[in-house]
Amino acid sequence: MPRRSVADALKTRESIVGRARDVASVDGLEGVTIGRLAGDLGMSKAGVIGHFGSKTELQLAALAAAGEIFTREVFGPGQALPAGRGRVLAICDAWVAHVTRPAFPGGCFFTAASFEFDGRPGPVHDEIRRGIRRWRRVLAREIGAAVEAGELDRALDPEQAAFELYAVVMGVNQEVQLFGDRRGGRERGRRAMRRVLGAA
Amino acid sequence: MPRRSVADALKTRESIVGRARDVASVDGLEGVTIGRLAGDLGMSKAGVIGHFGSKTELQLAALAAAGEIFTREVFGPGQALPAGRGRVLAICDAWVAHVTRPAFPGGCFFTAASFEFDGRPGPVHDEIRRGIRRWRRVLAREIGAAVEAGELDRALDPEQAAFELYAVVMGVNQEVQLFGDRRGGRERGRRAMRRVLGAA
DNA sequence: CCTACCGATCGGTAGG
DNA sequence: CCTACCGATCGGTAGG
Repeated sequence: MPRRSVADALKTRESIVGRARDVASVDGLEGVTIGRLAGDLGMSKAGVIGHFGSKTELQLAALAAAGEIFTREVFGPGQALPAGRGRVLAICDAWVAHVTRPAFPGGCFFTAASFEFDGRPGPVHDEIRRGIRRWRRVLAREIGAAVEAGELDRALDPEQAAFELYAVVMGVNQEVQLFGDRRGGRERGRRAMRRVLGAA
Repeated sequence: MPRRSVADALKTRESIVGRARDVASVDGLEGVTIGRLAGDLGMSKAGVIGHFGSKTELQLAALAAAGEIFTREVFGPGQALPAGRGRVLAICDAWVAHVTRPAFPGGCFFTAASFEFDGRPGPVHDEIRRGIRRWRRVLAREIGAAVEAGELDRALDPEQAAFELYAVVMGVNQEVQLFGDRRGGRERGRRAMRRVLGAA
């Protein structure tokens, strides 16, 4: 019998990814250093990096983990509602709640990652870009469905509106993270989003 | 006679600050390492850091230099116009032009710095926060003046509008830097800003 | 999963 | 403004 089962190894791997995701949300994906994770988790550096092979692979794993949380928390709740205005507003509210929640110390993972990696080519950059583009498309599609259903102003351009909603979230993020104003961020964000959608 | 005059030393200092500002706009303020600047400028590390004493002081100098450029390029042009709607729109257009200009490889310095330092306490964080807050106040004041003059909708809340304009610029920055779409960013940005101001 | 190690780079200093 | 150096940390590897 091996000293560690496959299941144990997987659990260790998940604890590393979880910690990497949390560290990255505060200090950025470059703040995820192998030595720091090892110290935080009481492991050796070799034990940490052995699960991934390279720091880049570790960053990609943290990115994927953050993406799963985002999808579940922001996109998920609206799926209980039929496509249309109600679902779009549910997504917006869940999104603002996500970036203003008290237990999310570092703010929006993808927004921070976007600014951190926008000038650095490589697989992490590409994956961030892909994730954000995918989300913008989902948003535009949901907005388009609501317009089609006659539940949002027909003059609304879904892609422009998706762009503007994402911009608002970046503003909310700054309000929370830089200025420490969670309530102000939430209120300004919700107000701005409703104005974007013409749904005040 | 000293080998280097005071004027020469000042010129050297300015070349260091200029390079630091450019490096930071691409790779962030933490990308400004003493060794890298020394290599870029053909100097020794001691020669670089001697002008500032610490990396933090160098970062603050780069921040101040970026602030001067921002004020000149974004706030400056509008000052030729009387306070009011025209000046607000001039500021908005200059701002979008600033973050979408081809010769600004790293995008908006302050937006990137805001995300980079929002979780790191210290003098650099404080200075970024102060600079952004000041700009938000200037924006709100200009919008307020235009509302007072009856040139913008009286229902407009100047502080909310300033928040939203800043958010739009972050979106433009992402469009340019992450997606490489300068023209799309400019068009979406100008359109969004006019909608924020109710001045389509 | 560990110990022990590699070369490179970090911010910064001593001394000139 | 330089050379020469400091201790710390970086990502990563060898060998077990």
